[in-house]
Amino acid sequence: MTIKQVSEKYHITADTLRYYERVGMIPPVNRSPSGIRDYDEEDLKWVELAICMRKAGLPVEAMIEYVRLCHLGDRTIPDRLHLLETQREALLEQRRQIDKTLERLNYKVSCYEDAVRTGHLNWKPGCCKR
Amino acid sequence: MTIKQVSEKYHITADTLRYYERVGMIPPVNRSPSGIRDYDEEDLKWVELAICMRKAGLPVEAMIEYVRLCHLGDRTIPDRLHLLETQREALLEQRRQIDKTLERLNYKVSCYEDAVRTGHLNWKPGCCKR
DNA sequence: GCTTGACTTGGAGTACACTCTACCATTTAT
DNA sequence: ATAAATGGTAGAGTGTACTCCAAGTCAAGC
Repeated sequence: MTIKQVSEKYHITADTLRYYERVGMIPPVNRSPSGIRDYDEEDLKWVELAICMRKAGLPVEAMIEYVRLCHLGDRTIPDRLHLLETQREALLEQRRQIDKTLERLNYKVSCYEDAVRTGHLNWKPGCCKR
Repeated sequence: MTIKQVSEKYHITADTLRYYERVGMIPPVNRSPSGIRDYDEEDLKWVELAICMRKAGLPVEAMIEYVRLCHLGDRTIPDRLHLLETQREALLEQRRQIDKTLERLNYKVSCYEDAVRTGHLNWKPGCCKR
């Protein structure tokens, strides 16, 4: 699969795919004899993983480290487990924060919905009013 | 309340507080006659809101626009509602992505937990293996 | 055989959100 | 009264994650 096809499949630019490989966020991709990238199934799995992690906001650095540890073989399994658990904690924390903000946003939206009907904002008493 | 007290209260640097004010992410803060910031209740509410939004990953730009609209008075209420709904959608989408990634991470962690016990990785058949 | 479009690398540039520095004024503690 | 701490502004610098550009190579269609 060419870089163009991969970029279309995952809605990501070819530049970003090359960047991910260059920094080590995915292992080196298969090449044709003339040096042109030819992504195989394995490469695509890595690309998919990288995109998934990045979309959730996990740092590029973490993926680089994970790929590095995978390359070092089975003796790095405990380290990889630790890395994955750390990243999971970070995501859980991030989700807690998002939920807090969503609660706030929901409250504000409901106040503003009232306001567009009545013509003026009317924060319920004792609320934060912002 | 001085900038130092506010920074300690919210675990944020004084630099960041000045930055938020400078770019308009919070309205201008109360000042003493000599020009030193003296945050009142209202200012603190804005700071709190700004921190909440940023922690969830919402863009600074969105807060700036919200503050700008608030300053323009009640006729911007529909615009503010629209802005808040847009940001809420963004957060819901972000949470969906986090949940997807958490599922993946949970699966991987369980495989790695098995691996540290058995000494080798054993991906369940048909899974993504990355 | 030649044009056209896609691919390569290396390196520079950009966007975002801070973060730090220099330098001067003010406030607080001794 | 003075030293130390805190505050102020303007502007430069940083880290992260891309994103773009130049200059050259490669592959497919006419």
